[in-house]
Amino acid sequence: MSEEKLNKFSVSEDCPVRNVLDRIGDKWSMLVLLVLNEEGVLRFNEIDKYIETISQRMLSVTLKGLESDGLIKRTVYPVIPPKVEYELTERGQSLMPHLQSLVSWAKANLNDIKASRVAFEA
Amino acid sequence: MSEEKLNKFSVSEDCPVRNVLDRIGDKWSMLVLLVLNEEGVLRFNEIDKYIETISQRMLSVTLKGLESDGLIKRTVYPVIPPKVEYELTERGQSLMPHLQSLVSWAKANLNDIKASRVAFEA
DNA sequence: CTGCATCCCGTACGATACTG
DNA sequence: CAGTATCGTACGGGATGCAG
Repeated sequence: MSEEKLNKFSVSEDCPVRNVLDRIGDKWSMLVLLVLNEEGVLRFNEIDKYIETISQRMLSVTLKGLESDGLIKRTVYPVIPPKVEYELTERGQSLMPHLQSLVSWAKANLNDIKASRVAFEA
Repeated sequence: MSEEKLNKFSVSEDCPVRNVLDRIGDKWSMLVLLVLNEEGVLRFNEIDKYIETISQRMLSVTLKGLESDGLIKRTVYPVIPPKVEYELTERGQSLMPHLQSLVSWAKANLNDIKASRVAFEA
């Protein structure tokens, strides 16, 4: 185990993996990205309907986080009643293939993983 | 927005995405997987050294979680002092390419994302 | 309609000490 | 060496109410 390798993985504050995963690894971000990727442009309430179990508060917080990372774009139309649309940015779109690949793996392995969890309890 | 599409993303208890992401999306699991993928077989204390900032407790908890999902294998040697080795299972290995692809994206976009965050504050 | 403010809770996480 | 036990804390996240 060389010093070089040690440093490669030693986790400091700036670990790139953690920096990204801390964003998309939270409870809702990835789902919002997947929905927007599928549907293109959506309003606040539309996203809310797609992700049934999310609260308004968490949707708001999640959207703000994704916007601050430049993964989604927020467009406000100055009309009454207010209308706000969300869509993926180019950066957000460039992330999607990698997420999709993870989703495929998840779907393919979900049953086996569940079985393992049950077996592990015993 | 058809009913069909709604159901496709409506998040229930069994969402495959969430089921996987809840495991590898926590604070340490992905890092442990990456280290084991790089080094092959490691003992408890070796992993601890690689991931400098993790506590013994969290490493223990994380390893148990990954083992219960069948992503890593734990081998105990009945010797004194005790010796326990950890390594990726086949399932764990099959996940790694997807994680690696995410890591590459993270490294490539880290600086831009950080810049976006700063700009967003203003 | 969009989304912020407030209150509250469970749990993820960390520090320390201890054991086979 | 490889953990477990215990205790505290911080933060994610839900419910509700209010505002522009």
